[in-house]
Amino acid sequence: YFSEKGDEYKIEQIQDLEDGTISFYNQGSFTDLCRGPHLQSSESIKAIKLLSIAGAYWRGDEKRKQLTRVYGISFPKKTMLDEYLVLLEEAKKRDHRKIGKELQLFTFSQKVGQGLPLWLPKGAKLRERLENFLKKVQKDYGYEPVITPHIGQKELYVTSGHYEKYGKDSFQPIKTPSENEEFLLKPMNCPHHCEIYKSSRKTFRDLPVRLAEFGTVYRYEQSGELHGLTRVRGFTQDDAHIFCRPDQLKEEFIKVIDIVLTIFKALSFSDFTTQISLRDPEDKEKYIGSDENWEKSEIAIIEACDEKGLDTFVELGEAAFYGPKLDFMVKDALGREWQLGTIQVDYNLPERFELEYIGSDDKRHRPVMIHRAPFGSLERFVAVMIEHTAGKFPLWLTPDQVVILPVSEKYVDYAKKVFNFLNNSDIRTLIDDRDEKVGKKIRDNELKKIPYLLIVGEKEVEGNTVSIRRQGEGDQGSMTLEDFASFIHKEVELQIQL
RNA sequence: GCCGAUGUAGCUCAGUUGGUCAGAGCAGCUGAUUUGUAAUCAGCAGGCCGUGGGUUCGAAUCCCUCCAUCGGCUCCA
Repeated sequence: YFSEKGDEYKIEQIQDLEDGTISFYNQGSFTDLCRGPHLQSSESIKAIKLLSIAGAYWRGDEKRKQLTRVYGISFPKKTMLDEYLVLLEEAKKRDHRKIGKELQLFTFSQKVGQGLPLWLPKGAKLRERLENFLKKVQKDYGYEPVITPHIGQKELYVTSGHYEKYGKDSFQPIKTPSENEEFLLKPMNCPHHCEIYKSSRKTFRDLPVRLAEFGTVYRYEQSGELHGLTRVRGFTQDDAHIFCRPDQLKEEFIKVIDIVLTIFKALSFSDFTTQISLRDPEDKEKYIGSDENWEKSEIAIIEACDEKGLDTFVELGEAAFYGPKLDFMVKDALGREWQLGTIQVDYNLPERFELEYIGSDDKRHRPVMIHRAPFGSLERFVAVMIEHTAGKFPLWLTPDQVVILPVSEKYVDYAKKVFNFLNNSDIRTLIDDRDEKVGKKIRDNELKKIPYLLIVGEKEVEGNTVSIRRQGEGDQGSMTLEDFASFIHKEVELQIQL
């Protein structure tokens, strides 16, 4: 049938079918090779809209021909289609690239290069607050901060195995002029941390060693893959490596899950999925390390997730080349999935770097390594955070917490007094003293997503109060200055309470 | 990297088949106004139409190169 039709693609599919049963489905005059089912009838297809077209490799293989895929959607009613299109428009408004520009958080420059984000002052401070928050959590969990350089000798990555796996496809080595040494921009922090581990002798009593660093790394991502802040060529991981005894592995893994969940909770991230990424059993050559170690680490992850009662799903073939991992996945405004937090068990690097500790038996043993990054990268985390909150960050994190709007020029002096008081109380405050009507100032500052707008005029001056307007929620009545300050402090405390 | 699309003032966008096509709104600046919970009025200023070539008497407009962005694919240590 398909030969007569001249449909070479269907023929190829049929040739690869193994089960021996081939079914056809009909829809009017349209006959298709399909496992089924098709629609019962086409009557529910009433409102149709073609959304986009895109290239797609035949059978997902980039070495094969690329076909044009047409994307469209249909609904049984026109009104439903219209609603959907409105929803789509709304989702686009939450795009972190748009909001990031509007709120002056970050930018890109053609001259600096693609995929290399530039953090603007407001974005940098927001990021700093996230870092400090995590540093505090990690301190409580026994992590020790370390700092490592942005480059490392090529040999470092030959030892780690990364050079063999990614060397030719990655940024090329930097060569020193006279000694002809070769350095690579670091694409990950683990090899550096392994060398820190090795810098002193460890005994079983020293473990676990938990080394943490906000490490900026550079990866040569394919140009077509770059996407706002979610996929970039230079980014900062909230990285840490835990070196522990095999008997500590599960406990340590569980503690890391706790950190991730703590952070997600503090940031009201409830909408995530957890994915266990295992090795593809059909294609073991893709991975390094012994079968025994792979099995041990895969079991450790699965057991840890069971013990924490995580609702996980397993993906075969999604593991890193050196070990299985547990990923926390979150969707962006348009429903695209991104990996945020990641926890990975690794038996390979300790072996390649010949890491050791002296056991209670006075013999040399090999530690196990856990790679973990609760945010994944600060870039991606901020991006997803923007899309989830539509730029309305929690009070403790948001760049500007309060803006004071004097009703007219006459009240600017009082506004300044309020400004000084709040700033001295560590509340990030602005004044909008432009020569505009209050309505205009309210509108502009609402659009800037500043959580609290304080309107001050004659009444407020008299009572030494401020009139409070909560972003998106309208007038909230008035309060004295002192009450307002402690009200803000309380809200912040509640939010970052662990 | 691949397929397709896009690139005009700080931002969002108009510019019909190449011929007063350098335009608007917002933002900015200046002035007037002194404002009470989502846009006061008027004036002014802003652009090598992404880059480099080409076609043409004439290019924002047509062709090619490169750069960047967007939607997918592939990839994601």
